[in-house]
This record gives sequence, structure tokens and C-alpha cells, in this order.
Amino acid sequence: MVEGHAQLNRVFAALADPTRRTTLARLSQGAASVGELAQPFEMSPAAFSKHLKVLREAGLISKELDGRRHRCSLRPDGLRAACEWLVTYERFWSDGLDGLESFLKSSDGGPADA
Amino acid sequence: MVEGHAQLNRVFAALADPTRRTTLARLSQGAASVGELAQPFEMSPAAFSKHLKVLREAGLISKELDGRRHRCSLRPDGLRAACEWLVTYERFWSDGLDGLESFLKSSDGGPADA
DNA sequence: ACAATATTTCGCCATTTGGTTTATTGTTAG
DNA sequence: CTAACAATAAACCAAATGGCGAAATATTGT
Repeated sequence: MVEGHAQLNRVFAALADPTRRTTLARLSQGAASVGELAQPFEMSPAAFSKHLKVLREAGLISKELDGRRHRCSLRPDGLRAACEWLVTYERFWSDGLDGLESFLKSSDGGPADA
Repeated sequence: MVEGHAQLNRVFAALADPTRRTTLARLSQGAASVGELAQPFEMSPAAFSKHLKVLREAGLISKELDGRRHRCSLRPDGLRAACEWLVTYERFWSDGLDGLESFLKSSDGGPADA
């Protein structure tokens, strides 16, 4: 937990956009090329590329060059710091994250949508 | 969990600023007036007031008028949606939030800093 | 009533953000 | 080799953000 504010700033800012959240959700089901990720959005390739850049600079995804495709995948530890920040404070609010605990324990289906 | 993207946008955007995170951290220790909350920051009252507005519109704090003071407090459920979003996806990344689970179980000291 | 206190609102300015189009870089297929 | 493809970079624009100082709106103490 040595990270400064800057990293947390980037992560939360990256999450504050539905295009980027949806892209992360999509990536949680497996790696994909930029084109595949961009497909659901009505947006120029350049615009989408910028979103990917934001995610990359927030440490949330990584890209591996595979021929002329860029293979994107989640960076497992990217969300960790943000998650810890949220949970730390949620436990001090509300009724002690009872809701969250039960939410964690319910091993139901996968992610729905962002 | 009927909330659209808009609410999640506001919450994550609100969290993407250290002034606001620090203010939330301060509030997790108890309610406070605007002046008390603003004190740590070298910023005009007007500027700080805008930050509070962002937090209020994200549903993270509430304000109750108490004489000429405005008493601010956390809104318990404000973080819930964001927390659930993060945890939902974190569990699909990484090694299944083992780290987060142990983090939750370790009932150590309170929040440190934002 | 009056002055001081607490906080927000109003213009204003600089920076950032999210989008566009066009130009570039690399790669693969024919 | 060359044309098409995949992705980014560059230049640009409108709108949002974060800051300021000054003005407005209560409210309280004297």
C-alpha cells in the first residue's frame, strides 16, 4: 500500500466512464483484440484507442503485440488498490458491510453489465 | 441494483480526486461542518464547496442545516454500488480476490489516509 | 440593528476530457 | 511489391473540471 494518490486518481478516473467499465467487463471474460473490444461502441477507432490508453495508464489492462493485432488483457492487480480503498471505508460506514459480505459469499453467476 | 451508468459515473468520478477521498476518510470518523472538513486544504472556501457538491450529487454525503453550520455526514449506501461493481470484477480477475478476502477478515486498525 | 461567521453562487480563466478527422506506423495477404 | 488492415498519434474542437475572487444568503452574537 505504498501507492500515492496519483495511482488511485487514475484508477477511479478510468472507472468513471461506461465505455471503459464495459470494456473491462468484456475483458473479464477473456483477452481480446482492440477491434473486438471496440465493436460494441459507436465511436471512431481513434476515440476508442484513447479509452484503452486511459485503462493502460491506470494499470488496469496490458497489451501484447500479436502480429497486427494488439491482444489486450486485464492486469490482475490493477483494481486491487481501489478495491481496498473502497472496502476499507465501506466497513466504517453503513452497517459494517454486511451486505457486501453476503454479496461476496453468494457464489452466483458471472458479471452482468457495467 | 437497478442503477444505470450515470450513478456509477458520478461515484467513481467523485472518488478520482484526493481532496474528496480525504474528505470522505475524515467523515468516516464522524460528522463535521464544512469549515472543519475544509481546514486541511489550502483552497478557497468556494473551491471546497464545489468538491462537497460533487460528493453530494454522487450520493456519498448528506448535509443537514444546523444553525449557520452545515453538518455533513456520510451516506451509508453511497459506496455500495461502486463497491459491488469492483468486487464483482475483481473476483473474475486475479486469483479470485484471495487477497481481498484476507484483507476483509483482518479486523485491524481503522483507515489510514486517502 | 449591526457586524461577524458560515457557506454557497456567480463570473472568469486554465486545464483536462472525449470526441472528430487526417496522417502514420507496422503487418499481413495476394 | 503493393494494397488493405489494425491500431495509434497528431491537430483540433466543444464541453466539463478545478481553481480563483467577489458577491449573495442565511444565521448568530452583541
